[in-house]
Amino acid sequence: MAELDKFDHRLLELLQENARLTGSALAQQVGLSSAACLRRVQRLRESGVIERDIAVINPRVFGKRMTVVVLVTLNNDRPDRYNLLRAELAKAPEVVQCDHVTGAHDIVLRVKVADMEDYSAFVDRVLVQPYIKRYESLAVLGVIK
Amino acid sequence: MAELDKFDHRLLELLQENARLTGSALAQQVGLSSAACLRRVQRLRESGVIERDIAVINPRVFGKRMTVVVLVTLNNDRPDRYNLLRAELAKAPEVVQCDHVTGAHDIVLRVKVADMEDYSAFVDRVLVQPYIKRYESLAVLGVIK
DNA sequence: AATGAAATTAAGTAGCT
DNA sequence: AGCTACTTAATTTCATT
Repeated sequence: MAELDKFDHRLLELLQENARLTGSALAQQVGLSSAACLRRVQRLRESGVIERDIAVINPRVFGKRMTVVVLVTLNNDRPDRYNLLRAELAKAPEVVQCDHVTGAHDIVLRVKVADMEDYSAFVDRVLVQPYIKRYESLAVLGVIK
Repeated sequence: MAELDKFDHRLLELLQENARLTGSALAQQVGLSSAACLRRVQRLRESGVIERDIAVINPRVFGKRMTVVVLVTLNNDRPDRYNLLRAELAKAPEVVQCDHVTGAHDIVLRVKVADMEDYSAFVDRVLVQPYIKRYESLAVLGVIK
């Protein structure tokens, strides 16, 4: 990954907020020509600095109105199952984020579901298994950021 | 928010993965003309179904190589401070996600920093305050999803 | 090696059936 | 909705630093 100068950093800052800014809009804000900006952005994409561009969809649209953070504790006597579980969690559509963490818990999930019934079905299908010792569900009351 | 048919749902699915798909690329995959797709996407943006488009930047670029999930417990004797804290957390650049949750903890943060020193500075600046009773830091060892 | 200006190509928008 | 014409943006070319 090549070195990034202040122009690249500014472009990334702007596109991180709004990926639909046009070349001339970028040009105004970074002080280069439209062509120069777009050339840089193209390089940033090709080199993987910009990993991808995504549309942020209002979560209610898919009826996923409920978010739950789940703290998962594993049975440390079955380390062989870890990769299998990883794959299962990554595959589950309800799981929008999944981190392996240090501390008393092993995995933190962010789960989006329609309602409690939906969440309950997710728990039964994915979380209730011998390799998972314990899980703690924290329902998200409000997204602060 | 108007009703969405299966075409809209398909468009949203596609754009959620890759917001740079062109009209004709969308047309191929949903089975409508390019113009029809783009008209629909335009409506989806205007109506707020698509909230915004963002570039996903490789986190190493800004030197933020470390992710920490923080479980925050508040002092319930100072409810007046809650809105102030919300604002502080939303403003802190290290905080990339912040949820108000049910259960033993009150807030779950997702924090991105360069290193432990950086994290320590964040803790001192933002988390060490009378209104926060306790916080538990879970360092992210690996992102599964 | 990278820029800006200009020309080319492609994409998005609007009007009409 | 589709088709077509129009408009705007992105890409490439090229001369310049």
